[in-house]
Order: sequence, then C-alpha cells, then structure tokens
Amino acid sequence: MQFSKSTDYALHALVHLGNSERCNNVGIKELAGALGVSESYLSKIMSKLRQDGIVRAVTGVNGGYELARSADQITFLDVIQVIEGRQQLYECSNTSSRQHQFLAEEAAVQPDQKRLNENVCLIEKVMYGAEQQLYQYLRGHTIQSVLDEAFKRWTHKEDKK
Amino acid sequence: MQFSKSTDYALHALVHLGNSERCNNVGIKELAGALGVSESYLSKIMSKLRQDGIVRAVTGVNGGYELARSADQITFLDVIQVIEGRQQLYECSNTSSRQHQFLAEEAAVQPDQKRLNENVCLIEKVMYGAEQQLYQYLRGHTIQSVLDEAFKRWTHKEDKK
DNA sequence: TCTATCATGGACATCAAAGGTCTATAATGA
DNA sequence: TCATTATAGACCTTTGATGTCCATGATAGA
Ligand code: SF4
Ligand code: SF4
Repeated sequence: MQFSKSTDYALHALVHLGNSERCNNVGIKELAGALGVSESYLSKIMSKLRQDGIVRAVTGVNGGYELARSADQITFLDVIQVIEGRQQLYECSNTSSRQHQFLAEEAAVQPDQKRLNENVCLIEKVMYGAEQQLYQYLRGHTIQSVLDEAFKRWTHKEDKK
Repeated sequence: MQFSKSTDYALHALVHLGNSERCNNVGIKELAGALGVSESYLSKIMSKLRQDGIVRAVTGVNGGYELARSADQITFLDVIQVIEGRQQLYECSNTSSRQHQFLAEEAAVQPDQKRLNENVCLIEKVMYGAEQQLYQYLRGHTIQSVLDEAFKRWTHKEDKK
C-alpha cells in the first residue's frame, strides 16, 4: 500500500515543466537530468501522461514536452490516477462466502427496486468512503500550488540576503 | 495502489470473530470456511493479528481465536496497518537531484535552528497530508460499527416478515 | 500418560507487477 | 538529406503478494 516510484517521477517531472514554461519544449534529456533518473524509463512515464492529456509532446529537432493545460488545472489526483490506474482502492473478493451472505445479501430479493448500490455491506462502504476522502484531498492540490510555495520560499530567501 | 487481499481477509475474519463472541475460541477451520479461503493462508494472517495484539489465540483442543479487545476498540486503521505495514504512503526517492535542491533545500544552511521537519517541499507535504486525511477517516470506523449496521439490517428484515 | 486437536513458524513454490533497458521507427526542423 | 527527438514494443530483473506444506509445540480430555 504505497504509491509507486512512477508517480513520484511524474509529479517531479510536471513540477519541472511547470517551472520552465516560459519558453516551451523541455527535452527528455534535460528532464531526466534534473530528476536524476534514466531517460528510458522516464520517457515511458511521459508517454503515459501525454496519452491522458496532461502534457503535450513534439517529436523532432527542438522537440520535447510542455504542460497541456495550466499548472493549476492539473491536480495531484489527475496525476496519480494516470499512473496508478483507476481501480478501486478496495475491491472485495469472495462475494459468494457465508460472510457475504450475512453482511451484504438482501438485494437479491427485490432486484428491480432502486439500484443495489445502497445495499453494499459496511466493510465495503467504509473502504469506499476512505477512498473518496483521499481523492477529495488530492483533488484540492495542484502542480501550481507546489510552484507557488517554491516561489514564495525563493523570494523570502532573497529578502534575507 | 490497492489494499491487499490479506487486508480483506483480516477485516472479514475480525467481523466474524466479533459476531460470535458470545462464547469464544473460533477455530481456523470455521473461520476459513465462513470466509471461503484456505486455512493455510488465513492462519498466517491471524498469526500476524495476534502478534500485534488484535486477537488472542489458544492452541490445543478446543482452541482458536477471539478478539483481544472489544470490537469498538479495533479500528480499520489498526487492521490495515498490521497487514500492510507502517511505511509512509509516499516516500520520496532521489533527494539528491537538482529538483530536490530547488524544492526542498534550505535547511542545510541552519542545521541547528528548529527541526528541519518544517522544511520539506510541498510535494512531500501534500502527500503526507493525504495520508493523514486517509488515516483520520479509517481511525473513525471500527469493527463494531460494521456489526451494528449488520444487526440493524437483520432486525429490520425480521420486522418486515 | 497418551492422543487427537489446534495454532505456529519456516521453508518452499508460483505468479503478477514494478522497475528498468534497449532498439527500431517515425516525425520534424535545419 | 541529416541530426535530433519522442514513441512503441520487446525484453529482462527484482520484488512482493499469494499460497501450500510440514515439522513443532501446546493443550484438553480420555
Ligand atoms: S466486503 Fe462486504 S460486500 Fe464485499 S465480499 Fe465482504 S461482505 Fe461482501
Ligand atoms: S518530494 Fe520534495 S523533498 Fe522529496 S525528493 Fe522530491 S523535491 Fe525532494
């Protein structure tokens, strides 16, 4: 139960892109250099981010990557879901066990009445709630917010000089 | 980024224990039967729960498991942390990259002034916040709350007969 | 005391996913 | 045309989850 390194790399790469957006097209070489990871692997990740419309890429001379939308439109949740996938945080197995009969079965009697979403057991409901709680938080933080903080510190440091 | 099946099994097992606590000592055979999983594997999980003081176990004839404390003292977070471990949801690698210099380094200048906890970068801070958010929610739900809901449904079903 | 019952721990085996490398291909500007 | 750059796929290694099996030890009851 941990975020993958790929997610780590993706977040760092996006921050880098957001920071050097003045011009555009940051090459994989510069990107990999700044993060200290291999170009090979990072390109895989960038490719994924492109397919999901987080970044744009142009091939050829002077090509590279840039953010596909402004940094404050890219949430942590966006990035994480692209890399980690969109499966549920918890998916229950053994829905045919006696346990399940006891905790969740009830919907089987009236299959037409309202969707059976309401009839899941509490275990599932709690785990689903946890997921929503997490997602809500991650939706509230963007790449831009990281940049803002970094910039604030930077100027603060300059002031002290 | 998903909870393991072991966590699934552990939660279900604890609900079962909480439900048949009237007497005590539920054997691994009954437990595995109710959940529909192998005794071999489940016993591994139960052993872990015992080592962390969630359940008690007695060997020998008529032995088995029982909850080590009342069901409302066992939170979802307790269970998850026993099974999934207690590592951080996010641990950043490459703290020697240029990225890191830009985002987080600042503490190096005054290593004696206040602990450097406050000096982590925003990426880390956001991810840590997400973890706390998740944990807070999971702390608020216990095995007992699942039992309560199941019991409520049960009586409601009886009423309708 | 003997025995059937029960949990425990360790040694495996299996398998899927993460993490990572390499290369051929296609696009593009100079 | 040519050097540059991203892309997609094949491939490899390592790690962790999942699962089985067995030898050991504890215990209650006969
Ligand atoms: S979590 Fe609830 S719904 Fe899912 S298998 Fe277990 S009892 Fe059934
Ligand atoms: S997340 Fe922040 S503190 Fe961690 S390595 Fe990246 S820049 Fe440094």
